[in-house]
Amino acid sequence: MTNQKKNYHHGDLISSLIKAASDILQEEGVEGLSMRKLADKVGVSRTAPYHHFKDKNALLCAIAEAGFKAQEARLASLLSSHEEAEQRFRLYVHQYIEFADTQREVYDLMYGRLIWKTGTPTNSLKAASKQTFKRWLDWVEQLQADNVLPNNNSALRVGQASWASLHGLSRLLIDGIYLDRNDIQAMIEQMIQTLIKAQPASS
Amino acid sequence: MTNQKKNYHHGDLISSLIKAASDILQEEGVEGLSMRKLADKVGVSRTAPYHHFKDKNALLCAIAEAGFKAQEARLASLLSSHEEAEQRFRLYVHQYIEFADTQREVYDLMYGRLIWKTGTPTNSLKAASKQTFKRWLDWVEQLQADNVLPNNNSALRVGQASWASLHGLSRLLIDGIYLDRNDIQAMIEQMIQTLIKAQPASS
DNA sequence: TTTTTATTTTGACACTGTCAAGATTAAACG
DNA sequence: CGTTTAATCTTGACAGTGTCAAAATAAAAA
Repeated sequence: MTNQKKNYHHGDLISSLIKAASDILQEEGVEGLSMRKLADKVGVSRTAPYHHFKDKNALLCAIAEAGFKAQEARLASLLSSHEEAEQRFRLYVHQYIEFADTQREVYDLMYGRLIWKTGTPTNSLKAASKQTFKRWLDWVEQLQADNVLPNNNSALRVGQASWASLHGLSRLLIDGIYLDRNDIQAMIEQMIQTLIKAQPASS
Repeated sequence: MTNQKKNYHHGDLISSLIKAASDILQEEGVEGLSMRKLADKVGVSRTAPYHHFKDKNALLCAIAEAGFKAQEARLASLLSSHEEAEQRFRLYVHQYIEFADTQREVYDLMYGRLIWKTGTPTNSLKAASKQTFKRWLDWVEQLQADNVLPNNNSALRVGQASWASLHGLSRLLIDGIYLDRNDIQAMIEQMIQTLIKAQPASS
């Protein structure tokens, strides 16, 4: 019950809810995001949100979906830059981890257990995630052609495996297992080395 | 309130709790594990467990700790086998994913947000995880010497990055993002290819 | 102006973690 | 053996959660 006009009809609750939820998410994490607290913050009664979102799961799915859109947009923006192929990939890796790091709670929703296992991903969310992944695969194909990523397997497999690696690093960050900033940067570099095809000469 | 003798003193609640909790965990996931349900299952009142575990977090930490011990034992067992270095590493990767897959809920506790970020890892848990990681690093050093893992960086960096990759794959499995069994096996193979130093000839 | 529809609210229920105070039993001591 | 002490367990209570059903309110359509 903050500073909201007290019209019985709120206007556009639906987007106000997503915005407020995103705020709480960033500040307190999913644990701090309850439907009641959210409703209160928007200045509406406990159950009002349920007329716009089937349940909490649906709300979270909507936020996650927006995350996929954002991630995809970031990739598109990078792909339209005039960088060399390998350099572009390096930038992407850093960008991916940075996204996961700064938007940790959103990232957690996007790829986390809460929605995908405990909850039920919306059809709309599934579609968004699928598309984002497809965009990634398309690029992987290019990267293979440009000899940046290995050709020893299909774009699908290479894309899956390398994405899994990025995901693993992201999770360590998000879940608070690795907190040392310097370590993370160095880990990213090492991972890039492993992922790209041309390894520097050794022994 | 199942089939338990109704002694006022339970005998060894502490281990009964861990066992029962592990069972619930495997069958219903963390979401299905409540302190009250647990107490009921063991045949004891709601708050009895609180005299043996400070809170739910402490209970979960104990389970996670046992998981690290198990994981470490598995590694030790593998290291005492008479396999060639590279083959041993391949086996380990498969074993790692299999562990995560069959003990998903325990794995999730071991490396998941619930304890490490939302909750507070016990000192004892921190020690166990640290030791398990150290054992891994020691082996990585060997693997580098045996030319299985790359020498382009310290054992710590190589160990961190490759472990992060395994972790990423595990999470995709656990969180239910990738459900296709066949894909997973192929992804593992691809990841191994990427991780080990000697890549098969290509192009 | 009346009817229909879209929104929002209040009440209620079952469930959660956990604290404080009391009850019960086993172990230690004389 | 009896009594004190310590360990263990229970009941009561509180604040918080997601969400359903029914009633209230306001806007849009007729």
